[in-house]
Amino acid sequence: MEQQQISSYLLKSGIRPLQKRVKIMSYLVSKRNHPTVDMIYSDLIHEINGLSKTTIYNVLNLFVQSGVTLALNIEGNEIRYDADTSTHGHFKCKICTGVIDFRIKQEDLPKPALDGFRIDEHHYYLKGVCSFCANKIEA
Amino acid sequence: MEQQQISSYLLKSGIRPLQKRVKIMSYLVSKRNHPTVDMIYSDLIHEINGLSKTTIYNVLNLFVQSGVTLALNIEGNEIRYDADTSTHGHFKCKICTGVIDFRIKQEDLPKPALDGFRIDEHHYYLKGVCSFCANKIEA
DNA sequence: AATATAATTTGAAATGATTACAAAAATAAG
DNA sequence: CTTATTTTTGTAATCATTTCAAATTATATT
Repeated sequence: MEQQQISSYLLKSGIRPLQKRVKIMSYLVSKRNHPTVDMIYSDLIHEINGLSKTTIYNVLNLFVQSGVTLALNIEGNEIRYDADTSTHGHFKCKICTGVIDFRIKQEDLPKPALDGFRIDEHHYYLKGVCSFCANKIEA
Repeated sequence: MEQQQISSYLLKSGIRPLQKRVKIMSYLVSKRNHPTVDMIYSDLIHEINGLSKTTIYNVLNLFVQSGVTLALNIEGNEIRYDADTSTHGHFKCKICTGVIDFRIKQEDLPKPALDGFRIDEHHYYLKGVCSFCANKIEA
């Protein structure tokens, strides 16, 4: 997706498409790597002169509040971010620490009987060992 | 469950049933409140003389590694613990911050096609507003 | 274009949860 | 009872995130 498309997407979502916001969203959309703030910082610091980590926190919090980004809490001490807000699950590998998406349909998720509850977010996480790391262990 | 039963349960799981371990497991099993370390600490400090927070971390990490307790990562900055290791989901209320269980059958969880992956843990979290808090907002 | 106003970014310090580590205490074994 | 091993403790370190005030940048108005 090009910067222009990102800009109009942000605008449509009620977010002023400032330069750094566009760059950060662009990073999330193109990399699709469920990054931590540190990962974003170390990748974008080369590209954006004088970028601050606080800015990344600010922008991501804005994105999450505006609903254009999901905050993933898979492992206790880190938040990962995902610009794909469609229904899908996440698998985290214990060995390589990578997070990958898997498709699930909204209607396939079990609907518990929670009368009178308002449900805003669904999170379905799996943890284990990915096929790549499993093969390495075998060998 | 009584201390005696807790002891033999821990023993069976390969954990020496030392006094503090039994008390902490007993707390988890009886309260079922998905506590943070702080919650456990402030509740048990009255009961166990000279209890240290580090001990709670130690014991809980042991419990998780031995598979008798689940570590829940629902919200980014806190880990909650659950001694119910059977398949079930969790709902966290944004307002009162409480976590409640809901029953789901293992076979109702969607099984993604992740060929060659070893899946160890399933986590299904919902977030929103519980019925109690929803009512208060209405009023 | 110049100025005023508002929004954003920065960086340093504060916070909060968790871990590391070495000394002290408790437990088990000889 | 003595020694070896395991567990607990408390302090300090670490790591992610937030707070906050000052500096910068963007927007609106003249």
